[in-house]
Amino acid sequence: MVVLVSSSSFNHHHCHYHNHNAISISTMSDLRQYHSLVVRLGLSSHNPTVARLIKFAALSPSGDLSYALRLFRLLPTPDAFIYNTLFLALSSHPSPSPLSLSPSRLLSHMLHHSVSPNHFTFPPLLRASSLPFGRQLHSLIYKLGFSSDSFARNNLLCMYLECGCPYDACKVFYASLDCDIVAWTTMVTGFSKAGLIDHARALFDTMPERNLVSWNAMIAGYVQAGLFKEALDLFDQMQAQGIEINKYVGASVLSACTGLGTLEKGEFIHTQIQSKRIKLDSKLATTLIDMYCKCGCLEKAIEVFNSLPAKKLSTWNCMIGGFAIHGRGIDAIQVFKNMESQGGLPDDITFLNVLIACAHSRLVAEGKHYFDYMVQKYNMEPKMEHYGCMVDMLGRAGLLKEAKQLILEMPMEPNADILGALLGACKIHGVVDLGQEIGKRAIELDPLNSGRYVLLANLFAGAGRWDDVAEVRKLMGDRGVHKEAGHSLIEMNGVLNKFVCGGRSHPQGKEIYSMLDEMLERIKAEGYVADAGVVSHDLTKEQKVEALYYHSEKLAIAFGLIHTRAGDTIRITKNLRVCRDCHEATKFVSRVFDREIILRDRNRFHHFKRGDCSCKDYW
DNA sequence: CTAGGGTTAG
Repeated sequence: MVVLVSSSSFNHHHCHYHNHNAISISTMSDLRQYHSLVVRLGLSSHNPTVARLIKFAALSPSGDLSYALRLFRLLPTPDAFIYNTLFLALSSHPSPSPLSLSPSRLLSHMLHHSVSPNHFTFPPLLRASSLPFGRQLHSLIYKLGFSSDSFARNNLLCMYLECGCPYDACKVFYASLDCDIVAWTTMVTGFSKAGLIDHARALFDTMPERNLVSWNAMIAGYVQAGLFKEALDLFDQMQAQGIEINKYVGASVLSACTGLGTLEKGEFIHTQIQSKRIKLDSKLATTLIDMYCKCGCLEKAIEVFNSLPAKKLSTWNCMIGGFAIHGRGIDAIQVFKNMESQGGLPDDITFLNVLIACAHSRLVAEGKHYFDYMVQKYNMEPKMEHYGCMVDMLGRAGLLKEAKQLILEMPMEPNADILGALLGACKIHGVVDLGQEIGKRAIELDPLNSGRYVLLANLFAGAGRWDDVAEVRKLMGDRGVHKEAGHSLIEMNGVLNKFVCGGRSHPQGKEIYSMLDEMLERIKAEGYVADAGVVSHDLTKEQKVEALYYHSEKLAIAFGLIHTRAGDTIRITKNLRVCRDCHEATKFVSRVFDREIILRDRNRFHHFKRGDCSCKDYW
C-alpha cells in the first residue's frame, strides 16, 4: 500500500483537494483512477506527484512495471528519484526483462538528460548488472565521487563476485581502508561461493567485527562446500562466545547435520529453535524436516510436517523425498495425493521424488502411472532426471529390455547418468554383455566419474572376468581417476566418529576391533557367511574376506555396539553404497545383538531390525 | 538502497 501525500504546492493550487492530504493506493485500479485525476488536475508533469504513482506501479507486488514505464515516458523532466525507482524495479525484475528498457539504456537516458545520479542510484543498478556494463558502472562511480559510499562499494563487490570475478572484488576491497561489516561479509560469502573456502575463512578470522550474518556466511559457506564438520565446529565456536542462534544460522547448521546424519546435533538445534521461540517459516521448517528425514528419524519429520498450518511446494517435495529414501513408496504417494487434494501444484521435483519413491519400493506400475500422469494431467515434459529414474526403476526390477527401450525412445540423447542407471541394473542382475556396452559408453561420456568404472569392474568381477577387471582398473589409473574412499560416520554422545576401511586411528581402536571379532564370531555362529563376491580385487579368498571384515560400516557398528544396549538404536551414515556383505551382516547383528540399526548409504536408508532390512533386499 | 536459510535418481 502506498500513501499518496499531496505536496504543499499541490494543496495551495488545488484547494478543492485540500482535505485529502493522504490518499492510499493499494491496487492498480486505484492507481489508474488517481492517474486520471492527476491528468485532469494538470499534474501529469509534476514529478513528486507522478513519482508516487510510478513507485507503486514499479515496485508493488500488485503493480505493473510497464504501466510505470508509460508514466515515466510521459514525464518531460523526470528527476533522480524517479530514475532510481525504475532502476530498483528493473533490478528486481527477472532478467532478461521482457521490457524494452534495459538498466543501461535507462542510465544513458538519465545522463543524457543531465540528471545527476545520487547515492541511491548505483546499488540497484549494480545488482542488475553483469560484466561489461558493471565495469562501466565501476568507473562512473569513481568519476562521480561515490567510491567511498559504502552502499555503492558493497554492491560493486557483490557485482564482481556474482560475475565470477573475485579478483576484481578483491582489488576494490583491499583498496578501501574503511570497509564495513557488510563488505567483509560480502567478501566471505563471495569467496565461499567461488569455492575459495580457505580464503573465506582467512577473511572471517581477520574481520574487525562480526555479527550473526557474518557467522552465518561462514557457516553456510562450509555447508555449501560440503564441509559439514567445519560448519558444526564453527557453530560451536560461535555458541561458546555466547552468540545466540537465529533462524538463518539455525537453517545452516541443520543443513550441516543433514549432511553428516547427526541426529543428536540436529535435535539439539531443534530444541534451541523452540526455546528461542524462533518461528518455523517455510524455509526453516523444510530444512528441519529434511534434517529429520536424512538423519533417519522419519517420525519426527512427519510430526513437524503435520504441525505446519500451510505447506509450500518445497515442503511437500521434501516430505515426499523423505518417504522415498526410506523406501516408503506408498506413503510418499499418499503425501503426493494429499498435496493435490489441498490444491498444491507439483513441479518437476515433486514428480522426480514420487518416481524415486516408486523405484525404491518396487512400485513399477505406480511409477509408470505417475510418469504418464505428469504429462497427461500437468502437461509437464519429463526431464532427463525423470527418464533416469524410470530407467533405474525398470532396471532394478529386472525389466532391462524395457529400460533399454525407454532410453531408445527418449526425446533427448541419454547422458552418462542415464547409462549409469542402466549399468547399475546390469550389475544387480549380472547382465554382463549389456553392462559392458553401456558401461563403456557411460565412462566415455563422463570419464572422471569413478563410480562407473567401479560398477563395471564389479560387474566383470562377478562374472570372474579378471582380465576385464584389470583393464578397467588400468583405464582408471591411466586417467588418474580414483575410487572414492568409503567412510562411515556415527555420532555418539555429541561426538562424531569417523571410520574408514581398515582404519586404526580411532582412540578406542583396540576395543572396537575386539568387539568386531566378537560380533563376527557371534553372527557366524548364527549362520552369517562372508560374501567374498563383492570384493572385486583379484585377491585370494582369504584376503577378500579380510578386506570385507574391516569395511567402515562394520567398524562403525562394532563401535555402536560398545556404546549401546539391547533394544537401542544405532544410526550410521555411509558416503558410498553399502555392499551386499555388510548389508547381510548387519541383518544378523540387528537380531543377534537386538539393536535397531539405521544405516544411511549414498542413496537411501536401510532400517535393520530383528534380522530384516526395511528395503527387503531390494536396493 | 548493501551481506544470510529449503526439495533433486543412479
